[in-house]
Amino acid sequence: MPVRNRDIANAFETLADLLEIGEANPFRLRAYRNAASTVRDQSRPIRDMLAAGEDLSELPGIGDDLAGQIERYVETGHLAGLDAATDRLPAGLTALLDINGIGPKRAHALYEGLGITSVEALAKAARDQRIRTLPGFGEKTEQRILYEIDRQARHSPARTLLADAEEMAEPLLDWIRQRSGVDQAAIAGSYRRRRETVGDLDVVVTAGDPATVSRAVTHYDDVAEVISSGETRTTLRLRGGLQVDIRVVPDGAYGAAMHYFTGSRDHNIALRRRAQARGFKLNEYGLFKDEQTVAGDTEESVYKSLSLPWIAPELRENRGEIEAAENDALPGLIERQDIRGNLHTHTTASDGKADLAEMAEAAQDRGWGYLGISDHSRAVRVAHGLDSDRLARQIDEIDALNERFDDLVILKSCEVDILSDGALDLPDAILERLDYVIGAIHSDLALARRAQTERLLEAMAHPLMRIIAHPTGRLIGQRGPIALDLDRVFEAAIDNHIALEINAQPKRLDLNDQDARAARDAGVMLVIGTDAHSPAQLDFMRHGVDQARRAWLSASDVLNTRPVGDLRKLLAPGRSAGG
DNA sequence: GCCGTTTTCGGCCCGACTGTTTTCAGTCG
Repeated sequence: MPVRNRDIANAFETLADLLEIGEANPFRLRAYRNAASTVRDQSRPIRDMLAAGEDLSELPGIGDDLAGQIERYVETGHLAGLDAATDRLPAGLTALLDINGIGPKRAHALYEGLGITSVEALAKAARDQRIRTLPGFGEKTEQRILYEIDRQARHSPARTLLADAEEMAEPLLDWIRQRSGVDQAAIAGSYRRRRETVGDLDVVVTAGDPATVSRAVTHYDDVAEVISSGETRTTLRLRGGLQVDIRVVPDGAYGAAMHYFTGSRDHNIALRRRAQARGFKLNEYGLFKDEQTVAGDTEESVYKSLSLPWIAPELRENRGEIEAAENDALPGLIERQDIRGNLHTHTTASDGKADLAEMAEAAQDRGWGYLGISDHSRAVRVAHGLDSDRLARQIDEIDALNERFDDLVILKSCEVDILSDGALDLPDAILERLDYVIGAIHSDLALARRAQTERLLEAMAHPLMRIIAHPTGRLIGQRGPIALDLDRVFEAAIDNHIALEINAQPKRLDLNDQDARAARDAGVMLVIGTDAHSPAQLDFMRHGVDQARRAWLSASDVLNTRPVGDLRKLLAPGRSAGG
């Protein structure tokens, strides 16, 4: 098994954890963690970069030493430092760090004092009341450990889909805004950065009397548990299991607090360093110079004082946005109102919940100029996929329906299955009657990388192919991506004038942010498709736009921001390469 | 172990809450 980027990142993170338990130089392990984060963030496999002769020490946070370590790891499958560390401390100790309330110091004490090397041994020691015998540990800590182990066993620590988190977050936010004494309230964190999943909710509140408001929020009726509650910070767990951190700051600190709690952590660290280099101190209360407040009431004021333009939350991942801001090279990000239509939807003809007319009216209600109907083809039997005859009838129905609309064009398409050998599931004779063809893989997801890539490239070579839907097939938290050589897929997309989809279903968001960004950088056109199976799902478009923004895309990078006339030209069959 | 708008050496982000303490360490975000 070739070494993947996440193998490298995981190895460095485990090494950092072990060194921290072993009380090594904290700055050295931070360097390992930074390197892990850099490796994890690379859109291309490190092994390919090495094969191409690239110098890893040019990556941020990776110097000559770590570059050498990574190279040897890719060659041998062993990280020498990790082997040495596990000789001194059992690797299982790192599992203790996953328990809330246990950090490196306590893990070390539990190991040294009681020989504990696993969560099971920890639970037994707690039940036997041995933990309270250790210095620095008391009865409450012992009980908390048992509670956290039990909670961890019952609830998977999985992150919550952004769309699911919204259903809990928005009512909570409305409720907080109605509390007396509350001035402003907003949700920050990965929710505001529009990550596809969130670990918890970070709510920023401003109030003249923070302490009163901070205590008041514990009375929200969806609260399952008050984890902590102080003068300015309250941590809750909602009944759905989602953790919520509520920070209450004085009015003038709103911008600084929003910036601080929006993160990401890496973006904040980079910005605080920038502040420090200019003689400032940056925290959640503001930007300070010698105790004097320089900025903080708005985010813009914070960035401006650091000689930067405001950076959109979706970009704040320390993936080059600060350098881009410095060089006045931030992208003009796509907005929801740039979207002029939707090219991937289903009707009752296959597995949708509404018929053609209902979907068309819903599209018109949303102000779109065009709607592409793309039901499944026959291979997807569970979805009642269309054969040639049924698709031919739908084409006639769409022609008739188009007479009824002045401001909306209904486009004829089909989400055609890409069979195992790369052939399409319907004959050319019927596909030629469509406005455009969408290809998608729904079967044989486990093919090896080379075979899967060849299969997709074969389908992309079909002259009628225009869009590849949900290219990697992943389902967030459920199923990983199919194995593909994306660089070759990008090349084929450019050569054959094919757009790659950002599927806007909250569970898919496929391509993901980093792959979509790499696609655009390679010159590929993207398209945001809702894959809607009902009128309500047309509103998933906003999730697709959010993901596109995280991918640094502008409106011009996205096919369905074009007016219908331009779109038809781009989708026209028989477009030749370079045309 | 990395890195440079003060530095090739000497720094490395910063504050809140809890529990076990008698003044603060550990953890978390």
